[in-house]
Amino acid sequence: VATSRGPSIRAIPSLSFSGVGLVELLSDSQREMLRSMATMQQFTRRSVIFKAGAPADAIFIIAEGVVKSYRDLPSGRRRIAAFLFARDMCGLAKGGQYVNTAQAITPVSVYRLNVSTLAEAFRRDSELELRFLCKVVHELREAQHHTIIVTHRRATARVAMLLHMLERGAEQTGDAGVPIPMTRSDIADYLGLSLEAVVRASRRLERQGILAFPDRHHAKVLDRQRFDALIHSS
Amino acid sequence: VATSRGPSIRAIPSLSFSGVGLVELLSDSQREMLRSMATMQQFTRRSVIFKAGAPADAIFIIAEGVVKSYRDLPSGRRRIAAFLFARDMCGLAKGGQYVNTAQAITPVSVYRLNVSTLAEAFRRDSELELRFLCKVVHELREAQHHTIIVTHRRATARVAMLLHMLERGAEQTGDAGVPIPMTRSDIADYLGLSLEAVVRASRRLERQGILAFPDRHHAKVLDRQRFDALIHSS
DNA sequence: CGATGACTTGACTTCGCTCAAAGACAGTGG
DNA sequence: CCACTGTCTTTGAGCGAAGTCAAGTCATCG
Repeated sequence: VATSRGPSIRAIPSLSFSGVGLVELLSDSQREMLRSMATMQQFTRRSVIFKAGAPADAIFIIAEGVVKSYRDLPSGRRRIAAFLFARDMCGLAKGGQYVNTAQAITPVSVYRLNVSTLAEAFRRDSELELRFLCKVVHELREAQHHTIIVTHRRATARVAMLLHMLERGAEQTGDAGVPIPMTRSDIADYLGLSLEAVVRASRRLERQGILAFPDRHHAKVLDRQRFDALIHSS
Repeated sequence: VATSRGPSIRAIPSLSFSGVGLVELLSDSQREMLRSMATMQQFTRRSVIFKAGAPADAIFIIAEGVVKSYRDLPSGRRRIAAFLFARDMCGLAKGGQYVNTAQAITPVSVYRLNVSTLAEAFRRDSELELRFLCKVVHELREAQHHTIIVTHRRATARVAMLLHMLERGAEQTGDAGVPIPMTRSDIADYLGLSLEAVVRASRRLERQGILAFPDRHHAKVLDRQRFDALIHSS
């Protein structure tokens, strides 16, 4: 598979005027170089990749699996900042510490890159650095989009937007529809809703014939028109 | 003043273990170099610096003044992604187009940096590129924080958090308290509230003796204890 | 097959939104 | 200097949607 050639990161470039879709940012030789610098790690479902507050000595590139990046607030609430998939990066730091906790939702394998080694590589290859800059800019746009999603009042619209994200990120859509790897509770923490509100919104979308949930971990779009209307109703 | 030495950008570094506060990212020689590459521009209150969707041929570093970066949604609602101050950067792009509109809230002066010129400079000076990477990472953290703010249910807490941001960013606090350069409506668009909710929350904070609003564009913290409690109640 | 975690549903409360109207402020031109 | 005018702000009343609490049901795994 693609991962055998080394770490891969994907983003929509800020500048390139040709093609606005997701593209591979790294050249084959850059991936080869990064692979030689990286160590691979495996994580089982639910295991923590790094904890908020721990010394941030590495960044991670996901080779396989799904990860949630979250912060637990003093109130006991949990806010999920992002769901991360293969070819995404994680390990956002501030003053030498991770700001979020990263936890595996499915079995996960990652490339672990030591930050000082990476900084050294940037010094030698400014083109490589530009690719990472591009990826971070991409994540910044995603974070702004996340803010727009959670400021939407209607729970149905928020749920639809999440499913839209999953649909776009999915490698392939099976006959059962889009896979939903995370729990309803995770979705609630991501969308800034209560668990019950997520359930009720899902049911409403189903009742309205816009979506079907064949099982808890799959969703299928039945009425594309109204689905898109919800997403762009922001 | 500081601006006479050329553009300046400020951020909390991701990695440096010493000092977690905002620091100047650019060396004097880097600022000098950027100044030679940049053109200065002035904008009056309310004028648009760039429009969402326009070709993104430059990024901007704010020398003086306050800017709002926003997106108008199909519903007619406006979402402000960020308020930007002196030493902040703007000009986030996707596929060669600006994703947000930037508009001056006060009289503003900016350094305009052509992106291809800047990319060229990155190729020659990978250390400079690292500083910009650091700034973008900083903005990413800010965007995540913004998401946390807007997912808080209580309007009073959201307003308190905005005032906290203004307080931290303020150059100096006058005797009237923290300056609030933007309108209530801007605050509402940033916090994901209605204009009325912002007003009512402000009044409630005033009635509870936590804050005072000597005039519409200043706020003073009266009860620091309860103010901090609100902010960390997330 | 029992236990644990995930999900679903209902009843009630709360908070912010909408609509509507009035009050304060700043810049402009007489 | 002051009235004028549009913008910005404040306040009120009623409604609706999500939150909370509580009581289940489903499924997954030992």
